[in-house]
Amino acid sequence: MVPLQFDINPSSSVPIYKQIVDQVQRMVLGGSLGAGTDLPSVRTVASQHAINPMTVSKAYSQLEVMGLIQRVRGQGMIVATTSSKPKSLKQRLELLRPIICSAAAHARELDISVEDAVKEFRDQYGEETK
Amino acid sequence: MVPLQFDINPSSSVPIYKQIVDQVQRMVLGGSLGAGTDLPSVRTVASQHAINPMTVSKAYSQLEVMGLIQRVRGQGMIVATTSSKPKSLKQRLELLRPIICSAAAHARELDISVEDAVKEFRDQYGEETK
Amino acid sequence: MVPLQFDINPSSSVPIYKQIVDQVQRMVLGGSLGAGTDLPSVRTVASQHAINPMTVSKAYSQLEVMGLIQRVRGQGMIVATTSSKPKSLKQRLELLRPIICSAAAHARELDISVEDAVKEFRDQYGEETK
Amino acid sequence: MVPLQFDINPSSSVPIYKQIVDQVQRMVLGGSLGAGTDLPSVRTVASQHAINPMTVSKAYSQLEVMGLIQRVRGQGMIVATTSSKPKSLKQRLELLRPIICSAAAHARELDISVEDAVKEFRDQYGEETK
DNA sequence: GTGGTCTAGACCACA
DNA sequence: GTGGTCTAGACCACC
Repeated sequence: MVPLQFDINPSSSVPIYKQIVDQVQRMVLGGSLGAGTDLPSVRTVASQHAINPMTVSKAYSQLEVMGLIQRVRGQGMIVATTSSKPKSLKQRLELLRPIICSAAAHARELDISVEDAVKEFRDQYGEETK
Repeated sequence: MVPLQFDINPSSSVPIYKQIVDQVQRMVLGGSLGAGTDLPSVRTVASQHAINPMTVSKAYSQLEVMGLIQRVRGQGMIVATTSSKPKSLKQRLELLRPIICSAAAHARELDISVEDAVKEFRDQYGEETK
Repeated sequence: MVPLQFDINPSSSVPIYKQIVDQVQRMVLGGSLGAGTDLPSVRTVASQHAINPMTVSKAYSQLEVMGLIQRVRGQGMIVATTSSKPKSLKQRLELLRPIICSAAAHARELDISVEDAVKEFRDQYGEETK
Repeated sequence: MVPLQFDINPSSSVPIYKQIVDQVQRMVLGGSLGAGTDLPSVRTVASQHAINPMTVSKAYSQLEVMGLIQRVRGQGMIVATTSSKPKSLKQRLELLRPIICSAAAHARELDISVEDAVKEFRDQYGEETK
C-alpha cells in the first residue's frame, strides 16, 4: 500500500493545481485509485513538493465539486464511492485522445516518422517515474 | 508559392502569440520552412486574423531572440540563415520528448495498455489535417 | 543584501527594455548574479523608474526565452538554475568579441596605433564606475 | 590606389547609412582619406553590398551636410578640401574613447581580465578585414 | 501578491 | 512599405 504520490512539475506550463486534478481524475477513471482510497493530506502534499497548501487545497476542492472525491470529517479526503464504476476502455481512450492527437501533430511537424515516435513512446511508457 | 498562412485559434487556451511561435518553430525545425523564406508581415497577419499587430510582433520578436528568424531592414522577417542546417533526428526527438512523456504518463494513469495507446497514436498520426 | 537595482537611462538611444536585458545578461554571465537570485518584481521596477510595467515585462520575457531567468509562479522571477554553471572564459570571450572587433576597426580607421588604443583601453578598464 | 571599400554589416544593430557615415568620418579624420579623394558612386556601393541606393545616398547627403565631402558636378563626391587638416592624436583618441569605454565595461561585466581583453583586441586589430 | 495577455493608439527609424 | 518602442488600461490566472 504505497501512499499515493503525485508527479508534479512546478516549471511546467500547466498550473500545479491542474496537474493534481488531472492526475487524480485519470487514476480514478483508470481504476488504479479505488473508491474509498485515502488521499494524502493537503499539508503532506504541500510539504513533499514544496508548494503552497492553498494550491493543493484548490485542487482538492475542485475534485470535490466534480464529485470524484469526498471530504470525511476528521479523516481527510477519500475517493468518492459514488464514482466507483471504472470507465470502459472506450471512454478512457476518449480522454487520452487529445494529448495523443497533439503529440502526433508535433511529431509530424518535426518531420519525425511514426515509427521513431512510437519507439520513443514505448520507451517513455516503460520508464516508471518511481 | 502559397504565402505562409498561420493557423490561429483565438479561443484556444494557448496564447495567440505562442500559437504563432510554435508553428514557425516546428516548421523551421522540421524543414518545411527553409532558410531565407519570407514571413508574412506583421500587419498582414494581424489584419488577416483580426488581431493586434503587437501580438504578431511579440511572436516575431520571440522567434528572433530564439535565433530562428532574422530581421531584414525595410523588408521584413525571414527564416534565419544560421538555422539552415535542419536539425538532426536526435535534436528533433529531444523536442518531441516532453509531450510524448506526458502522453505516456496519461496512458498509464488511465490504465491504457501501451499497445492500445500506440494504436491510437498511429491513427492520429495518419490523419492529415490537410 | 541590497536588492538588485537597475541602471536605466530613459533618454538613451538603446531601448529601456534592452538596457534591462543587457544588464541582467552580463551580471548573470559574469557571475555577479547567482542562480536562484530573486529579480525585483515587474511592478517594483516599473514604479521605481516611472516606466510602464509592460516594458519591464518585455525585458523579463526576453530573458526567459534566452533561458537566463525563470518564472516561479506566484513569486516572481529568479535567475535560472540551469545557467548556474558560470560560462567558460571561451564563451565569455565569444560575447566580448563583437564589440572588441568593432573597437579595433574604429582605431584602425582613425589611424590610432594598437599601442595607443590598448593604453586607452587599460585606462578605461581601470576606472571603476563604482 | 585601391578604390575605397566600405565594411558593411546589414545585420548589425547600427543602421547601414550610419555605418557608412561613421567609416568615412573616421577615415577622413584619421587621414587615410585625403582631401580630394574620390568616393565610390552611390550605384557602385549599392550594388557591391546589395543595399538600397537610397541608403547610400542618405549617408552621402549627411556627410555633405557635415562638410566632410563635396559634390562635384559630373564626377561624383570627393573628400572636401576644407576638411583636409588631419586631426591631432588627442582629438582622434577623443573619438575613439566612447567605444573603448563601452568595450571595457563589457569586459568587466563579463568578468574578463584586462589582459585577456587586450589580447583579444590585439588579435582583432591585426586581422585586416581585407 | 506575482506575471501574462491583449487591445488601441501614437510615434519613430529604416529602406 | 517594413518592424520597434512605449504608453495606458483592462482582464485573467496562479499562488
